[in-house]
Amino acid sequence: MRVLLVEDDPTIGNAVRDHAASQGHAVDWATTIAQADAFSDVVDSDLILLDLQLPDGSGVAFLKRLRGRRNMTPVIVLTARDQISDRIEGLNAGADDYLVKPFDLGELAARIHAVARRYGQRTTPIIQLGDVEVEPAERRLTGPHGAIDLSGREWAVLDCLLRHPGTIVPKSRIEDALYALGSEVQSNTVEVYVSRLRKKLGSSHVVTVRGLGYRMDVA
Amino acid sequence: MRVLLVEDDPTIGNAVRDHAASQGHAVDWATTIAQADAFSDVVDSDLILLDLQLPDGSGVAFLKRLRGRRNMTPVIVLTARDQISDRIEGLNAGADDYLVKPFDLGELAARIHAVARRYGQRTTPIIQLGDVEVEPAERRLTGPHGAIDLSGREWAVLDCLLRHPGTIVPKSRIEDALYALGSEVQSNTVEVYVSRLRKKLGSSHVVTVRGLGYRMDVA
DNA sequence: CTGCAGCCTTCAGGCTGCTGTCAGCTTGGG
DNA sequence: CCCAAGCTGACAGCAGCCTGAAGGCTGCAG
Repeated sequence: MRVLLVEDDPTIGNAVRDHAASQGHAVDWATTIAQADAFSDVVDSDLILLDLQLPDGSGVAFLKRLRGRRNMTPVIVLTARDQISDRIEGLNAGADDYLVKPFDLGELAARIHAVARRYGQRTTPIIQLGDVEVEPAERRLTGPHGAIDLSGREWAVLDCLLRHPGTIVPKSRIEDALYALGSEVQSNTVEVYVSRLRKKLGSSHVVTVRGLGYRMDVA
Repeated sequence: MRVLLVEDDPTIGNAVRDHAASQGHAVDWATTIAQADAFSDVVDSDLILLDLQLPDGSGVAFLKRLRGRRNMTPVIVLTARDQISDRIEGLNAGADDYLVKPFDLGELAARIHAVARRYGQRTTPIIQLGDVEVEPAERRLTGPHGAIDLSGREWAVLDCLLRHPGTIVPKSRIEDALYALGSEVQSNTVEVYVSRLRKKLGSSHVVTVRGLGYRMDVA
C-alpha cells in the first residue's frame, strides 16, 4: 500500500514512516500543506495520514481541497488530545478516522488495516487461493502444511494483486505500491517478488500478461 | 488498435512506439502539429496520445480543432509534471485522460487499455463465440477447457474483427490495425494470424470471403 | 564488538513465448 | 485442368521474463 504522511514533527514522522515501511507500505512524507498538495497531485495514494496542525496552514483546508477534487482516498487524521474541535472539523471535512496523539504504533497499524479493509470493500474476509488461505485483515497465510510467512515486500505485492483480482495490474502499479517517490529503484524487483510469491503460494495463481503486467486469478 | 502519437521528443517517442507496437497496436508518429493534422485527416485512429508542448504550437489547439470537427477519438494527454495548467486546459479542451511525464510504459499500456475498454464497452461486456467467451476488457478468453492465451498481435486481429461482427473486414483494414504507415511488412502476416486465431478459437467463427477479406460470425 | 540471521536489491544467464518470413500444400473458381 | 488465393507448419531472431546466487544492510543475541 502507498501511504501519504502529512506531518511536520520529525520524531513522529520518522517513527510512523519506518513502522509503515516495515509493513511493506510505501510512504511519501510531506511536512507542509504545500508539499502535501504537490504529492496528492502526482501520486495515487491508498491512504493519507494527516496531521491538522502544520506550519503553513491547517490540514482541514488540504482535506477540503482534496475532496473538492473528488479524491476519495481514505484519510486518517492525527490530532492532539486537546484539539477536539479540530477533530470534529476534520471529520466533517471528509476524514474517515482519527487517532489521538501520542498514539501507539500498533494502534496506528490496526487503523490502517481497518481503513484499508473498509476501503478495499473486501466482502470476503478470507480469500481462497487453491489450497492456500489468505486473511488480508490479519495478514496471515495458511497453506496445506501450516502457516506461511511473508516478508513485508512480499505481502505488499500480494496485497496489490489482491486488490484487483482478475484484472491486469501493470508492473508500474506494483512498483508504486512498493516504493515511495524518490527511491530510485531500477531493477527487476517486482519480477523477483512475484517469483518468490509463486514459490510460496504455488505458481498457478499469479499469471503473467506479457508486456502488460500480472493478473491474480482467484478460482 | 491504431494509435496516433504526437510527440517531438525522439526518446519518448521511440519508447512509446515500440512498447505500444509490442501490444499489437499500430502507431503513427507525428512530431509536429502540422503532421498531426495531416495524420488525423488521413488515418482513422482509435486513440491519440498527445504531448502538449510541440515545436510549432500547442497541442491544445490541435485538440480543439479535432473536437471542432466532431472527431471524438479518445485523447490521452502526455504532460510534464509542472505543467498543471496545461493539463487542466487539455481536459477542458476535450482530453479523456492524462499521464504525467516521466511515465512508466506499463502504466501507459494500462491507460490505453482502460480507454479502449471504456470505448469498447458501449457494445458488449462479454461476447460469446460458440463455446468460447471473450472478455475484451480483461483481454481474456475462456474456452471449454479453460483459459486461452492470446498474444498481442493475435488479440489485435480478433479485436479488429469483433469491431465489425457479421461484416466483411478487408485484409487491408486488419493490416492497418496491425501496422503503422511506413512499416513495410511484405508477407502474409494477416493470414498467419487468422490461422493462429482459428487454431485457438475453433475454426468455425472466422469465415474467409475470397478476394474480399474475413467475416466474424457471432452466433 | 562480533557473529548471525533475515530481508532487500542487483545482476547475469537461461528460458519461454512472440513475431515475421517462407515454402509447400489445399481450396475454390473459371 | 489450371491458376490464383488462402492455409499452415516450421524456424531463426529477439525481447521479456524467471530465478539462483551474491552482496549489502539492519537488528538481535551473545
